[in-house]
Amino acid sequence: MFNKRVKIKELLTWEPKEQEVTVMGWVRTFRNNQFVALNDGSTNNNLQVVLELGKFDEEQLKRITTSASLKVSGILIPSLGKGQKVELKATALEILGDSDAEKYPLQPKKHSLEFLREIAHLRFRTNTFGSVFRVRHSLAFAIHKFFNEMGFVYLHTPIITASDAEGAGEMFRVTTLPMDNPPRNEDDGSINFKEDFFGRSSNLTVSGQLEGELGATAFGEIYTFGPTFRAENSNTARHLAEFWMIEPEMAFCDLEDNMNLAEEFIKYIIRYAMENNREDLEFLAQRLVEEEKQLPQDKRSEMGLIEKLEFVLNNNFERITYTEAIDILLQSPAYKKKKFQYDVKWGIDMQSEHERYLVEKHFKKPVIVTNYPKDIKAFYMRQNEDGKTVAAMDILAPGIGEIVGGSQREERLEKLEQRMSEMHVPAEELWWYLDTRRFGSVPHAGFGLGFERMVQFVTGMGNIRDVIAFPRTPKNCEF
RNA sequence: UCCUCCCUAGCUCAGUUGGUUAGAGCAUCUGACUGUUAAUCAGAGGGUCGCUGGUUCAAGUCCAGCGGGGGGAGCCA
Repeated sequence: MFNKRVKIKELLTWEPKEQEVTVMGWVRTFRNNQFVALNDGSTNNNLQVVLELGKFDEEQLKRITTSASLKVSGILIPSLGKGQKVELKATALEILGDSDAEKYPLQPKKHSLEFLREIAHLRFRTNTFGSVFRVRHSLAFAIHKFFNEMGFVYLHTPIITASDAEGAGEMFRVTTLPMDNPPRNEDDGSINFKEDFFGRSSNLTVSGQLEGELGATAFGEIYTFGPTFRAENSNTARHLAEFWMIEPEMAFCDLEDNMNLAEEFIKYIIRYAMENNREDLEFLAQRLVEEEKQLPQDKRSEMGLIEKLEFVLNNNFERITYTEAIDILLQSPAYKKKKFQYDVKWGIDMQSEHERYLVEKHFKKPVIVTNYPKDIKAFYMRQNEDGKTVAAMDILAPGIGEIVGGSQREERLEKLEQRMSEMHVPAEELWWYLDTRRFGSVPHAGFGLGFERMVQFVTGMGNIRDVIAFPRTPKNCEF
């Protein structure tokens, strides 16, 4: 009868009136041979279970160790001690699973995030990761809620793709060919992919956008939300080889609409987390304060986590063009004092230091930069009338960097084909993509939002590996 | 991939100009105590000093290579 258990999160809201209840969870600490702090993952707050002296078998009490799993029945009473409102006076105790204290790696003490990363299979049982992953869940749920309310269709774009023309990065190959002795073409000795599973070379997707556009030009509005794979050798706190991305795509939509939607979307999901995960966010805010105590004053965040999120909700994102951004950088004290490592001039792909200056020093809030030079952006972005720029927009967030990359798409067939040819994108492979421009083409736009970066922004976690359950990075595929 | 720093007990970290038996706090175990809040008090156990090689009478300490990790950069979301 496991389903009769009461979740601790709910129980803690009850008025104690000697209700008989059953709870199940994992031991966080066992104090004084009498008090069990029990956690079931529904909240960071533990339920204090009281085992009255002499009422329980000594041998059984010895088995109550950190992370042992318990089933406890008892009556809910007002706590006799300080520190909690209610407690459960146990009448029956069952140990569901023992936990060898000498071998269990988590202790009731502070652990480094690096250590916890090495035991990612157990780190959900800590307060920090409990909070992070409950918030992550809420953000994911809010994303579906938002788009559903907006009338978008959730489109599952493929994970495996034969097109390597998207140019979004290095790809993981998908194959069933034997690696030690693949079939080869007789003429040049190259691998014969005609014998591979799909009869052609195939990879894991780096973006669902191109397929997303196919959906948008039928349903009007679609979004994707799925895993994305990049085989880049990136070793940073904001890159993963496997990450989740949200990619809405809207027909009858220009760059302005696109920006409006992105801003509204981001605020919506943050607001949802603020309303539904207040305790977790407060815990994470406190965690951040503690972590930053080790930093020198000038390296600490100016705003607390909650403050920062409220600030984002209550203020419009700054909107500037790329050209204006470059002007701001050129006028900046940092530039004049030669503080930038990389030079600034129109046409450059802005470096992190430039983006950080704009977002963290100059505007101190999220910034949407639009109309980038066409030479530093993808082939599918709509060419502006000036002949130099494209209708792109990136949203830069304080502390995270680029959180959204999007654009109005080039809907004019000739312009698109011309750009593909200039950038050596094989048009024949993307015949299906070009068909949307051949048959009822419409102005449309969309963007991609890195889910983990969003989770980082909301939780204040500094390393992207700590906001995904089992991070995949170069040289790391454990669990 | 580049730059830089780090790797000593289960965890977090000391370890002096190279020198005898490598330490502390927490955790664990044993005992005491029993309305505790990361309980407290007393005691005990616990180490291939990341790996391989080198220099030296002597290496945790110096040198080289390799592996793993952190921070920064590039690529990007």
